[in-house]
Amino acid sequence: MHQPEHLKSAGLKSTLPRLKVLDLFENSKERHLSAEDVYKQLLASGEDVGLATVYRVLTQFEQAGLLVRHHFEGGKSVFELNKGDHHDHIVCLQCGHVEEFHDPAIESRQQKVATGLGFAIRDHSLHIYADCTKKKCPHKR
Amino acid sequence: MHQPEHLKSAGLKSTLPRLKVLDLFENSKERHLSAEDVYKQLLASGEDVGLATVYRVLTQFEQAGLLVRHHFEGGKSVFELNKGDHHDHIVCLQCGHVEEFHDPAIESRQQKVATGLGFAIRDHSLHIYADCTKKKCPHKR
DNA sequence: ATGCAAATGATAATCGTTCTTATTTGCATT
DNA sequence: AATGCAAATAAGAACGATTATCATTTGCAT
Ligand SMILES: [Mn+2]
Ligand SMILES: [Mn+2]
Ligand SMILES: [Zn+2]
Ligand SMILES: [Zn+2]
Repeated sequence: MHQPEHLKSAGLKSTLPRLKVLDLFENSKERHLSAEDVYKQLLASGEDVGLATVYRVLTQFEQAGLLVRHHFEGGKSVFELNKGDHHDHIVCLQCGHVEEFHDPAIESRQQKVATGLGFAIRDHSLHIYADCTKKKCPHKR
Repeated sequence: MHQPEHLKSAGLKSTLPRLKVLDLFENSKERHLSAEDVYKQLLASGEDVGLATVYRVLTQFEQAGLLVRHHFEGGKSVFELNKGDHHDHIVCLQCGHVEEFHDPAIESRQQKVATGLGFAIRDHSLHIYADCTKKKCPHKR
């Protein structure tokens, strides 16, 4: 299991549900998880946390900077560990797999555009929805 | 009021609620409207349509290509008339005003990135959330 | 004017998420 | 190690946006 210090240093007291959730993100196969994903995976591995707690903990982790929240299509929020970097996402329409990318040219053009319109960027989201061109979509879920 | 032909040519039978909704989009001050916006504006102008009908009609118009749907932060869908072009959005965090822009450099970089990763783009969304830099945010709601 | 498939509107149901509250837990202090 | 208490949890109710149900109405071809 995870070390309590990780949470303490984030200003959160080290509780069992929080450690379990953090652990899941560190060890999960998928980087991007919804509240429901987290809840079900914890149940599946025998750990039982309340769904409300999962929602609360995810929001707290987001505020503490441990997780980043994304709003892909489909309505539900998905979270991932905050690696400190910024990246955008390309979502495979066949299997839902999420690929990450970072393009400095895109980022700097955004700055140009926003500045030109008299805005100071606070945040942005770029989501590309696409089909995998490989013969068989390699990202089976 | 609007001409029934606009709907007929879109493969939709010309009904009163549909004409009212289409009319609202053609004449509304705001380009980007949520279902609730449409419902309330219709009620306010004396026209009474059921909320369920508004939702149904918006989805039908989207499928018919008359409207485009966007998912900004805040959960609810917003719609705008399909001008045939593609553009991205910058949302003012103070007042919620939505500004549109199109940057060919950004668009072509997206293609490059997606192709490089083995994807064929079907759709994308780029939302910039920003503060207006003018002394007083000019977009009062 | 008639008939009927299609559309509407009132309401119930659903989904993701947040709120409420009684109970439990982490942890600092004895 | 036992105590006390603020903070966190779990269960379920409540919520807001959206969709489904279904009896009634309407567009429109005959
Ligand atoms: Mn990511
Ligand atoms: Mn627009
Ligand atoms: Zn980016
Ligand atoms: Zn674009």
